[in-house]
Amino acid sequence: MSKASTKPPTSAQVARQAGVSRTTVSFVLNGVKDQGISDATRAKVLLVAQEMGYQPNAAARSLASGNTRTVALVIPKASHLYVDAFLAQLVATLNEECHHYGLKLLIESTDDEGKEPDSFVNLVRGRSIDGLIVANQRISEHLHLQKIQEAQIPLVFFSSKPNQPQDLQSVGSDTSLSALMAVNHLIELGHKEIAFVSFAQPEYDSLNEREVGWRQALRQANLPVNPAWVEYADISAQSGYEATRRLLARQIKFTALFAGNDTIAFGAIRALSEAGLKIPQDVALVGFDDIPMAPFASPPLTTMRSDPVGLGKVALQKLMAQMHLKNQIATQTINYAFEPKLIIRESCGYKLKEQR
Amino acid sequence: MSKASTKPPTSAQVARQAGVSRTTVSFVLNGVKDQGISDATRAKVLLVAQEMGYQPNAAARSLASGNTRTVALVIPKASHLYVDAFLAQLVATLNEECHHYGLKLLIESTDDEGKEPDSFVNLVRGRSIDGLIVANQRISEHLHLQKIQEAQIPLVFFSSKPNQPQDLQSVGSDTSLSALMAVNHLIELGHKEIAFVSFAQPEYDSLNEREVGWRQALRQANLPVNPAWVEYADISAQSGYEATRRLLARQIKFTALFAGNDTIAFGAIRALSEAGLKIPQDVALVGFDDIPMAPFASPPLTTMRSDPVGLGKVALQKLMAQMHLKNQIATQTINYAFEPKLIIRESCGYKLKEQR
DNA sequence: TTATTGAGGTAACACGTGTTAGTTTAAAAT
DNA sequence: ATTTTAAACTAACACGTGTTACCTCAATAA
Repeated sequence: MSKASTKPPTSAQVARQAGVSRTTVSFVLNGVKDQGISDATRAKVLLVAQEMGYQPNAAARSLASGNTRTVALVIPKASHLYVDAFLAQLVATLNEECHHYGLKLLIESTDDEGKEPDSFVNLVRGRSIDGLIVANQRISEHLHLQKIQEAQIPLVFFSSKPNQPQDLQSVGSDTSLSALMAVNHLIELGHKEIAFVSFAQPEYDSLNEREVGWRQALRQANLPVNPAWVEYADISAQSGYEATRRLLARQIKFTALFAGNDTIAFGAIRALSEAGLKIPQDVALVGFDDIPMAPFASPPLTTMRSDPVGLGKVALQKLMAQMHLKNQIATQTINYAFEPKLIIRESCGYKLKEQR
Repeated sequence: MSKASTKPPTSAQVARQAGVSRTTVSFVLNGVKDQGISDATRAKVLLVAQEMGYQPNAAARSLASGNTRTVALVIPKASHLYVDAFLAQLVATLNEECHHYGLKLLIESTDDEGKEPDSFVNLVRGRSIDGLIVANQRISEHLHLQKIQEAQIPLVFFSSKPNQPQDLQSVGSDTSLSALMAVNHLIELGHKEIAFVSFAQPEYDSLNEREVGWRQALRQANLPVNPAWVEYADISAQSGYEATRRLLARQIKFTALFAGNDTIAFGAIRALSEAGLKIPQDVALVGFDDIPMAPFASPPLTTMRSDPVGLGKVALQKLMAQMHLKNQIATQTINYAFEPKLIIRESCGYKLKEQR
């Protein structure tokens, strides 16, 4: 109570207080076995540590042990966090999961103002992190990934192609298949002119797969693929609105619209409404991701469910397997089999049709 | 090229390569002045460090210097990140700002499954962080905050009351005033029965202020305050939907609704629509926060703009002032004067009235 | 009595950087 | 010729923990 700045206790102080050596404290706290520590001593040390509010100095521990118990998630842009609900869900899940395993999570963005795109490489170099998860990579960043892989740094990246469970390098479900299913649903409802608004510029990797799926669906149904039916937005609802307006400005007929994700769909809804078009009567709409807000669109959005929670969990499991952590849990059961699933609400017009 | 796992270079290796001492390397890289280092040597060291891809070991640096260049943001629950766009914007802003100043950001939640509510205190004890920013605190957590303040740890928390610029402990604008302005707008449009759906249970601190503002506005206009006009939701749009349904189930007349935030408003819109009520003709609606999605509600949402970006930046500035960092920038100009502003769109009915 | 075992202690080094104290060398100023 | 100064150097400690090697002491087993 005398000093103003009370420095936290060290393991040496805990040792003295408990009447044991610092070595013993270290063994007890790290659960090292086969060192012949009696239950009484173990209990005593734990008790004293608790009483003193001892918390090992993270830096010292990291320096001595060589690992940081910290993981980074690399995303393209921090601001995507509040326009892309899928990403927000992923971040929240990873944050929760990391905490659950005693890991810390850093979020690194590659495209923020004044940042070099390889800034996350410095985290690796500076031994700030033990591994990283890369989401929504752009094609231009593949080089960096390759460098990291070559440096033997634990790495998991999101892929838009289906992965084998034993593949520790990537996670993902079959995006193009999902997109195909979404568009097929529209085709089954009788639509023949189906437009597509992508959620990002073509430089992003995983979007191509959605466009591919859209194209495949039309091809398989022997429907024409009109290049004028495609527009590119830029993540936000606002950009989805603008992209849809560009689409409408072309005066090309389409009776259905496949939105690259749900956020874009919200923008599209407004653009269509302003143009006096009714959803789904004049234009049927299907989104992608099933974000929490999707049921609250007007009309409620039919959308392909994606699984940020499941993907995030598996990504971390795979990363931990590469990190061969000590307190690792059940890495042998890494398996991800997400069934793409269409959530039918009202924007596609299916329920309208059913009622008749 | 021989070894598989190439360890990153140390400052000693850089020193050897540059033909100088390790001390000199340290001085150059940390920009220590008055040590008499010639420009030539300085340039040489920087060049060699760059060539070797040298990045100081974060743990060693932290251990030696005593600071971590890491900051934590404490939020109630990780999952709020994808239902509360205000929070998402705050996180994104802080993340970006932290990177800009060479800081790392950890996100700590207090209410996730199986977590002790004081887990963030351990970060402080373990010297994992240099300071923390607390958002959306609950009343029950004030004790922890007090402990931290007493321990002289740099701390900034979000307050719902207006703050003086020189107050380094908290940031915030006048929430109750903002709420009052929002409700006043409805009163000016002629509404006398105005319901309120809060965005969270009363245990949260900053929400009371919104309720207070709502009540004040009604009082000032000599309008009755019916307790049956209040419902409590739980952050998500879904909970806003359910709360609004509970409100409607009471069969008590109200012609306008003030939603505790925009996400809740999305839920309310659906509940009202399902009840056959038109917005704004039957029920006028005003939200809070002006999230990016607000313009894409149906109808577009009239809402009080809040300022997560500004708040986040100021919070970090105040925190950095407390941390007295070396490469600190312009701490003397910390000043936050955010004008509460009503963004009038269509859900309040103002534009409808104007047209007539 | 003598080996063995369990339970612990002591001492020491390693991890990589910040930082201080004292020293050296060459060039410049007096 | 001597002093001063700039620009380095070396040596050393500190930071707190993980980890290993070796020693001690009592109790037990052979």
